[in-house]
Amino acid sequence: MRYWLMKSEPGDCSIDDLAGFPNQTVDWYGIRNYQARNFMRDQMQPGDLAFFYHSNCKEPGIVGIVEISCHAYPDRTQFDPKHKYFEPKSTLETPRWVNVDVKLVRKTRLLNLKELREYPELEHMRILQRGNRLSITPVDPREWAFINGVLAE
DNA sequence: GCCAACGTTGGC
DNA sequence: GCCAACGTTGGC
Repeated sequence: MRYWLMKSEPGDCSIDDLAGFPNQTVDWYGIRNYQARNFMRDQMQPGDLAFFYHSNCKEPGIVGIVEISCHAYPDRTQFDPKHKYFEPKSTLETPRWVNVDVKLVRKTRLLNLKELREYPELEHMRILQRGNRLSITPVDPREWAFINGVLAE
């Protein structure tokens, strides 16, 4: 079992949007970065847990916990010529992009980026490294436990 | 296979 | 809205 952090722009899909979806589940489509794709395709398993992180917004930070609810499968948006995530190089036989589905476990308080940076225990988190842009990153089990401890205070 | 140009991300 | 950092593209 692995732990992850997944970024979402709240303008696209916020934690409250997710909470209102049927079955509180959403397909994580639109990932167009090979590293992030490979994490989903090669490493994510149903039952893995992830922090849901609001990015590119007024108050970036962790806002909830989600569960990976299925194995990776082809991203439907890559086949739709009218979609902004259309991928002309993909065919049904050789899809380039995949996604998993995630299901809300619970909302948390906002644990914002500034606070995350204050804990020495988290200084090696991928999300906190200079120049980090990857929208899906692994989280070390110790970091996962530490953050859960902070959220439980 | 190099690398300049370009596009995107995301905090501020 | 700015801009540093990074990923991708494509000519050579």
